Amino acid sequence: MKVTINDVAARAGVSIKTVSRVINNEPSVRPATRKKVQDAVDALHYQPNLAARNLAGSRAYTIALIYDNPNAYYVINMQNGILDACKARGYELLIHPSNSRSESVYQELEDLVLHSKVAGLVLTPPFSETPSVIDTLKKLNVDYVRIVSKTADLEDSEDCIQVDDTAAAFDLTQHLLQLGHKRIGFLCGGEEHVSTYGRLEGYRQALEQAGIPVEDDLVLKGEYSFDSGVQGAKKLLGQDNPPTAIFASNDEMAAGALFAARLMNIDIPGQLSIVGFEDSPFSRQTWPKLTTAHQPNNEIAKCAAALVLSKARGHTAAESGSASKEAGIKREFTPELVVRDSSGPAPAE
Amino acid sequence: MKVTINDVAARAGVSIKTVSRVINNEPSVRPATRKKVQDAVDALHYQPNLAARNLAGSRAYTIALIYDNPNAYYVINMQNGILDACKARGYELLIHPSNSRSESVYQELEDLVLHSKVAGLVLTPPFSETPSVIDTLKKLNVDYVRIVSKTADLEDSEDCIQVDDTAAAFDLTQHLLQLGHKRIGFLCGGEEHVSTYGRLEGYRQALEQAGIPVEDDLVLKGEYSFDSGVQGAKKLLGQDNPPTAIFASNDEMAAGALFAARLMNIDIPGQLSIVGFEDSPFSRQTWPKLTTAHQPNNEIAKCAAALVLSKARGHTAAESGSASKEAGIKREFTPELVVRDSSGPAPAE
DNA sequence: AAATCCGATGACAACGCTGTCATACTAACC
DNA sequence: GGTTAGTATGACAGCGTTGTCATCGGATTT
Repeated sequence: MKVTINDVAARAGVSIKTVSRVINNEPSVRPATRKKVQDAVDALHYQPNLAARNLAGSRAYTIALIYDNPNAYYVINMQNGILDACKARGYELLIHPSNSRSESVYQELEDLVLHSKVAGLVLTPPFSETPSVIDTLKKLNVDYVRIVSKTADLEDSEDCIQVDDTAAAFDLTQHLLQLGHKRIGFLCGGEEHVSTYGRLEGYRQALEQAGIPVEDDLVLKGEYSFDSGVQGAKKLLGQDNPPTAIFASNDEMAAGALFAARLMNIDIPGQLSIVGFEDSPFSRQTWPKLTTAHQPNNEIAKCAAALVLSKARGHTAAESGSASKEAGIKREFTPELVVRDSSGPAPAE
Repeated sequence: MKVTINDVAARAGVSIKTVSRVINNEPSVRPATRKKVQDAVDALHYQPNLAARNLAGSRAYTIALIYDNPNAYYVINMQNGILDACKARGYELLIHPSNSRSESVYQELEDLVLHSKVAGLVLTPPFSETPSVIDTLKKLNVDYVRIVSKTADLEDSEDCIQVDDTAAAFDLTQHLLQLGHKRIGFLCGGEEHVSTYGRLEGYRQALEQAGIPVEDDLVLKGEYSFDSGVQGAKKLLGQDNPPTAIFASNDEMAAGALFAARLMNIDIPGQLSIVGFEDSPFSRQTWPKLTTAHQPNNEIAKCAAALVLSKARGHTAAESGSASKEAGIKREFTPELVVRDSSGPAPAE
């Protein structure tokens, strides 16, 4: 029932070490031998014992996803993307929601790493953008991949996934501009997220290019939440000269803005256009459906996980090699504009 | 940096076995010794190595959550609940989304169990209600807790968490009845979920009690999804004599129904009342806010995890004991009616 | 006071694998 | 044909725990 490396070795007529070599894809095994072993593995449905591998190799076969995000869709997408990448390579995923405002993260990270529970980490904002967290990780000398907004600070040597919030926000804003909107309100996300600033910057650049000054009254602080969207929109729409369009920093906020507009009996998109950001499933379930920027979270996560795993593997093969000062791998994603029903021509004056 | 049991033993001046005894809460350790060890553990911030424990003890310190649910809020709530329970006891969680329609689950479950990756499993619908899955688990002789609809088949000896869908659906229907609705449409969830039948049963019972016949035309098959809600509501509302209220089997479907009503220019709750089920965060983000039944998924999951963990522990202490035919522990949850804005008095004829 | 028992503790093997190093083998060289 | 590089393989020692069993000492019994 329970197949171990010994069974495989016996069946293949080789030592367990050779079996180990084969399953770890190490060199120096004759093709014929490799095949014998592979056949035995297949026949017995052998799968290495994770715990034993961890213990013996001191490298883990598990990676962790660290996050602090109230957005269920976001998290699920990330998880599934990573899981995809893990499955392909026989790794497992430990999920690790944590509170970015509490100090406990450091302790938790140390625990994960020092007890060799994980071979690497995938970090999402805001952790991926918190210098003290990154420092801790560096000290612990563990592999990690940061998923960050493109504008975040990075060292050359770090691997990371960058999301170009600015470019996407630029497109979104330009879309509104092209519809004839001149007064566009902007609802900021949480200040602990770098994406908040990136998106704001895109908005600014688009206005600037159109020769429209950025009015402070139209840019409101907030958080990436539905409620914040409601509050922000109310405030914006209660002004003497309200905007004809609202750029909400994510879909949840946009849904909140929609809700507020509804409360105030404002027709969308007739009297007011609203755009979101992320293209979560939920942006297709509001009324009207949201115009937004599609952020491929699943892909992003898969890519991040693949990076972590390739690093983890690397240690065995290369390790000794170069002084680790090579440039890290960077991958960039730019969310794409998705036009739906919540944006329309600016109302006539 | 990396503290092992040896360090603790050295510091406490005892053997590693004694340290092991203390951290596993085994008897036969003098209080004085126990304290010495405990102090050393605290001083060194010792945490047992999971991999070593797994390997040596052949019992894992990880549990898995098995699910196949497109509802992100549901999944996240479950995860967080379980994580809470795990953290308190030093366990880790492996998440395991899977496809209930594919055959691969069996293989995956075997893998998880046979390689002692997990000490136990928490199953959510539809897996928790699929006989062949449960059989597999029994054969594998692994601890599991099923989260099921109360009407699902169970053996006495099984631990499980039951959700009384029927009672909650009854309450929800009665709420509509009391508002004067006589024609209430019912949108069923997926047929692979037992809860689908439980909820329908509650609806039936309430109508029956009110002396209103159940009309086949008003009960539509569907799935627990937004789109299914849209389709169902369209169909219902397109009838010659459309219902004045719609019972959607979950919040997502209800949101879909809301969307459909909106498309058809039907005022909610003026012309039509809609109720959902689950009270996901999302039910507060629709317009109008949904009347629904609050299902405490977080609590449910926490409870399920606690049960699994207590079983896992039990094996060490008791094991040899009784013939395992004791009655399993059952916990019951009944979702509670939450009245919001999507339900109102039936329109005058 | 000797015999008995039980609670407290430790020595040591085992868990299934990987890392290290030694050894056997093969091919290539002069 | 004998030597020299490799290249392929295996023996063996851990990795950090837990489980088993032996041992020690003090309390209880006779």
